[in-house]
Amino acid sequence: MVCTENELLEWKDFPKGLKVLLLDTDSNFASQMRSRLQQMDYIVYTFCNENEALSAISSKSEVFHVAIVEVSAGNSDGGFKFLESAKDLPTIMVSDIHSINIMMKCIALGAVEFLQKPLSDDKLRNIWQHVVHKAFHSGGKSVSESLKPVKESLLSILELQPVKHEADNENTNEAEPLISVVENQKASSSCCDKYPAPSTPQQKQGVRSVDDVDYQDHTILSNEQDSGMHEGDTKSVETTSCDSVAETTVLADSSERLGEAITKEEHYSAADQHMEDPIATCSPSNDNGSTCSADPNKASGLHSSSGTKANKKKMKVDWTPELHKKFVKAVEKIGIDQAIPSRILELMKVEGLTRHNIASHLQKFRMQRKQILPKEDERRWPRPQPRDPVQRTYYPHKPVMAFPTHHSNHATTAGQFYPAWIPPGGYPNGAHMWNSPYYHGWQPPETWHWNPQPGLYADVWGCPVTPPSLGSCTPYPQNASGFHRAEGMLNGYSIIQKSVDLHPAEEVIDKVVKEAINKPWLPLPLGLKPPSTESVLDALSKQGIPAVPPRHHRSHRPH
DNA sequence: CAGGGAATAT
DNA sequence: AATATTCCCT
Repeated sequence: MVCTENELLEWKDFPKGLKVLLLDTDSNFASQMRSRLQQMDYIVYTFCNENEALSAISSKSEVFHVAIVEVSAGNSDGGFKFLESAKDLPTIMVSDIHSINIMMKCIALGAVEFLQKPLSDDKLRNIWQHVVHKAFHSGGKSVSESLKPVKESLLSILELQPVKHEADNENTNEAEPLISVVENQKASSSCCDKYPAPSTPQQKQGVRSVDDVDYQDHTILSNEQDSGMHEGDTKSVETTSCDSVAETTVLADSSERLGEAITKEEHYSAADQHMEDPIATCSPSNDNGSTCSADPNKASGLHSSSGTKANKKKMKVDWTPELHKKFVKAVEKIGIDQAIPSRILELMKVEGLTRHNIASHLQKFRMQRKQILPKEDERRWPRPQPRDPVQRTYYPHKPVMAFPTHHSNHATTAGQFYPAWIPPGGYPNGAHMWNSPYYHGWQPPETWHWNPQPGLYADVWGCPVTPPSLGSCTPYPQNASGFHRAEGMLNGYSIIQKSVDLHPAEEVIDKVVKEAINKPWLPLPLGLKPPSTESVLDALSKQGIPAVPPRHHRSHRPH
């Protein structure tokens, strides 16, 4: 960065003294600009040669806050090179060329703005805004987020352009996290519409990132596009199709949709499409936007646009973390064993969602549970000697569900009790965790001890002592602790915290856990019952572990 | 027929 | 893998 947030905050008379790098091959125009900028109290450094400008910024001999680069018909390439190289410098492209292609290319390559000549004083005077923006937003992290909408709107514009009408729509229907819907692939255009839904590209990074890709070559003009697909395939969607209302936001996959849209005219779109990939690329692998998804936050947003209408076709519901949370909440309210689609639907109150959507989701949800819980139970009670047969019932009282009951103090967000359902978006890496909570991302055993909640230990304890190596099973049960942890981190709740010190027996527990881990073949005599500290200690003592083990040496189990 | 669920299809 | 659709049963 050229200018940090703090610097700006301390900068008095802010825009004054801002250092502007002016790159313009036209010396006349350059000098004119220079004087104008200087009158505005900017400090101007003029360059007529791109390379010079580049070396100036790379050498860091001077610090610039913002760059104004001219793109002319004759040297359009030049400016781009600069643009691509000066990633950290907010760069404003100026041109008298009225070409949307050029304009887009500039923006795609990272220009903060594209100004058409002639430049009014106002425009010029306001260039500082980009510096501020950059300074406050360059942090990096949120970039992807902010770009998304940008890109989206760009796409919308591109699509709509031909028509000229603005994309206002924005549905908006919901205030909350709604569902984002993705148009189904098959859908198509047949009937109405000409403009496919806009898309929501899922890109994750900043525009500048584009650099990696070499747009110069293909960028905009190339369209050709893939063509391969669509042609006839467009199958019309049944029913409704056209009308539709967009109640839910519709997100399209840029790729497909664009493709269709483009079909003929639009180079823009094509271009865009090309740009898209690189940018959006989430996974090296390729296409399929679905994979990328990711940001939980945005997910909810969905603004989308969609615009324009028309497509209601079948949309795919995107179960964002938020949406899933609602779902879980509803299920919890109803009771997992009595949860049925229609009721869940009611409780969720999410516009656009259908019973079918929920049924489908519910199916998946149940499957997850079935797969995970039983397995754990097996591990926990390898032999049929349950001290507490009553509690063996899998369903209704699975630990998962039971949790809230036993440890109401924690019971708060429903989601917390469904370990297997940590919303995908919650993971930074974007990995989907439908079923993998235990297999991946879980915390290493070493961290178990941090959990101060006595009650929570129950699961930890009860959980299979079998080490991961044994396979299949997940060594870490859906214990609330792990889950909470995850959730807590994700949502910022500090659910389980580090209040470790609260518990006197921490050491003991820690020790035992380690023991269990080291000796998986020795099942701990703990049932699932919500173990109280006493019971835990008691159990331990039966195993020969001193209630309050000396901290210096590890206890042994006589056996 | 409506709705739930599991099996399939995409 | 995640959703949507379809099929079958109550």
